[in-house]
Amino acid sequence: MLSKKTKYGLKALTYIARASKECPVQISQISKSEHIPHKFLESILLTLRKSGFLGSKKGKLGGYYLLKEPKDILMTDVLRILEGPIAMVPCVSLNFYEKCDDCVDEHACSVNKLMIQVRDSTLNVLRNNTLADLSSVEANDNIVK
Amino acid sequence: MLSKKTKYGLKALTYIARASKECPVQISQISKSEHIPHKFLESILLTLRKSGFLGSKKGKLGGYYLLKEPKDILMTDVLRILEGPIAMVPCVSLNFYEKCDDCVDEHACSVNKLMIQVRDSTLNVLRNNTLADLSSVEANDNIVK
DNA sequence: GTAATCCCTACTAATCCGATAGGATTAATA
DNA sequence: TATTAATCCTATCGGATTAGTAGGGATTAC
Repeated sequence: MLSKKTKYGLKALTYIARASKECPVQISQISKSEHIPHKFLESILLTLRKSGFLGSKKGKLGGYYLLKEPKDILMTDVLRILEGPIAMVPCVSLNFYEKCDDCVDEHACSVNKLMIQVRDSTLNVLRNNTLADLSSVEANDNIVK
Repeated sequence: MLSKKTKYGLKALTYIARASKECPVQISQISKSEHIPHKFLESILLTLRKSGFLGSKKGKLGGYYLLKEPKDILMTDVLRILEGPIAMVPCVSLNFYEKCDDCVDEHACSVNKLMIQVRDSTLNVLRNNTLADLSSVEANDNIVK
């Protein structure tokens, strides 16, 4: 399950990407428009800033803005920051690897075998989606039947 | 993240599939071999039985056995019972659909758009894996480099 | 009858998640 | 300079979920 944190974070990034580049976007603006609790969103944008996706401007007329072009913001990177590992089990995670305590031989494990496939197919999708893809409006039409 | 319940459940099913078909497999046998807490495994096998994957025999020399051929046990079905929805957000779930409370228009939602793709690629993997694939020993070799 | 096994319900400790509180800091502007 | 509006930061909290345990009941081979 995707956490609300990640979901809100993605929505916020999309919102910022769509907004004019002239002035920074405020938390309260996103919060109202996307129906995200203000304080919660605040903490999410803080992590996104600390991990280098967003820049911020303090004080009156302050807000957040993208530090990179939307097309250069990969979903793999965003998801790893907000949600953590993409793999469903630590023993197949590329960035957050951990050995199972119950497994003797990882390569003989049936769960491992299956979850490697799931991981790879998920990675394939996430690597081929950037913030630009998320924030483009028309691209959704070929999915809706 | 895959829950331990699901992980243990998959391992147990694999174990049973690999075991001889003559006599039922006991909880304690699986528990020892796979390093799964006995009582926890008991509750997992109970759900697998109640959902029609396993049959059981009570009393001495009792245990669990598969009700179908391994090749007819799809990972999609097992995962949905043990883990719940395969989709990462309820609003793109086929079997556990729920509307988001924060989304006004689902089809305009960037998260929705992305998660449909993730769901489909995951489903594609899970639909193409049966218990027979998990329990075959040699098939892993082409993955390990 | 006894031992081994599954069946069932309830409980618990720990962790995580979603959200909030409250103030500190910074900057525009009147 | 005072005011206002924004981000920054740390701490906290209740509820839900997870992982696992307890304890006894029912069933069956021997």
